[in-house]
Amino acid sequence: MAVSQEMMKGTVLPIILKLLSEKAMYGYEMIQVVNERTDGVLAWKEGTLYPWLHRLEQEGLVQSFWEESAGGRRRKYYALTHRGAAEMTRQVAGWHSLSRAVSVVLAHPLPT
Amino acid sequence: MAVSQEMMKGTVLPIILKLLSEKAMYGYEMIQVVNERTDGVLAWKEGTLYPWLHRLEQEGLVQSFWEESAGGRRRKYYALTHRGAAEMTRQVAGWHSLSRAVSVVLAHPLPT
DNA sequence: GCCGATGCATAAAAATCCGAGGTATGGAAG
DNA sequence: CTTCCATACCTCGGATTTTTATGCATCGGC
Repeated sequence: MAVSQEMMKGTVLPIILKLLSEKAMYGYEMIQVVNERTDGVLAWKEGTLYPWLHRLEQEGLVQSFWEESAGGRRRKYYALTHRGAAEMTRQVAGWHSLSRAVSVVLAHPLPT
Repeated sequence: MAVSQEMMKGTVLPIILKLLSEKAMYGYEMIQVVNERTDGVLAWKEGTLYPWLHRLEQEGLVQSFWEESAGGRRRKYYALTHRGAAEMTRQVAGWHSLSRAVSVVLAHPLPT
């Protein structure tokens, strides 16, 4: 199995890791960024993202810390750990592999 | 939501429809074809494919018919219906949309 | 003072996948 | 002729995921 089931099921994991590799972010922010960058094609729900973040933290791929925003709201930032960075590389490579594979199948010419 | 949840979760549906748009195929054959075309990146299990085919037939997107192979084995062929062909177009477009969106996010340059 | 946006979180319900198992035939190997 | 592998179909149950819905709290604008 070149591509894990995780990879198959969603694009969530590689994207979370990629975003956090750019800079530390908080959950709400990630949802907005994804929405903006993909013009709404990917519209994450909170109920999807937060459980992922908690799991990733438990697995040691990300670390969290609280911070106070200018307005006074509490924000829980997440940052990649060393292991998380390594996993990010694997996941992104996995996505490209899957993407290529699917594209090949879908682009296959019709007979005659 | 530009992309259905179905689309997010897997690449199975667009691929099934695309394959059947090329020609009528039977389940076992589809598994082999996908495996070959993707060099094993996508390795479908029977437990995944057959339930999908049954569901698609129930929904009227595909039609099945039995045929005897030269060797004498029974094969259940599946073919796209008119509605299935329309859905195929939508699904393939959806995949491209998702693929592009994810690629944009994953390719985003790091800050300075 | 109230409402919408921000911001975190979880619980219940629905959906999905995979592993494992079951049936049956034909052909090759022994 | 018997055994085993590849072909070919199918389904069940557990494990995992996602969504829907909801709850709580704060801030800023009207």
